[in-house]
Amino acid sequence: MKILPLSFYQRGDVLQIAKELLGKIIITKFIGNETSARIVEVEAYNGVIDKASHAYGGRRTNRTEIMYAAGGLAYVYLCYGIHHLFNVVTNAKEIPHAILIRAAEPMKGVEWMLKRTGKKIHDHTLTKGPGNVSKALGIQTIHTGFSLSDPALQIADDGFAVSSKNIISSPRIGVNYAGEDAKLPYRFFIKDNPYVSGGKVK
DNA sequence: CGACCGATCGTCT
DNA sequence: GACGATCGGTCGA
Repeated sequence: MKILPLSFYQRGDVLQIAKELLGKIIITKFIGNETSARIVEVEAYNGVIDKASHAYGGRRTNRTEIMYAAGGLAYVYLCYGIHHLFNVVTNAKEIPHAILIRAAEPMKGVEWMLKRTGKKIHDHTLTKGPGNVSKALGIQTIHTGFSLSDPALQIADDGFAVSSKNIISSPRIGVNYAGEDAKLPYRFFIKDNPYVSGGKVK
């Protein structure tokens, strides 16, 4: 088990980093408990030229400021007033790339995940979809700006390898407002994994 | 099944 | 004052 160094996130190719994140493990240690889950689905947001990105056109606000920091930080924001969506900031300072973690497969601390989500049983919906991943792992907007070198929130490599033929790409979900950019194949997921979210947008 | 709808609030206009 | 990088429940076929 090896914690990914900040240099992993600070490289330039957000699509490459997104693919490499598949199979890695998110570990959270908040208020004394540990939960972890293997990433099975991600989406890349390609900075200022990507209409689907919060930083499109160099847009810069209090909320999105964190995206302009050097890679390796968490960017968590509230969606629809209810869901906390967990992103990883990548690339160098002033280049606002980010990767949204959309689904994961529970490993440690399933009891905690059930408690946090209010679910009774562990099934494939526990960490399916970005809102559920954050909820199960206890990640909230207050964790925005946390460094992924912080012991409380890290991503690790346990040697699990995903072969390229098991990585599927598709358009991103829920970004119809992005026009042509909504069609870009910036979503990546592990083939046949039951935790991968379906998506309800045509 | 699929379509629809309500929840709920920070952020930006 | 409008609107989301969503989810889960309900309703009807």
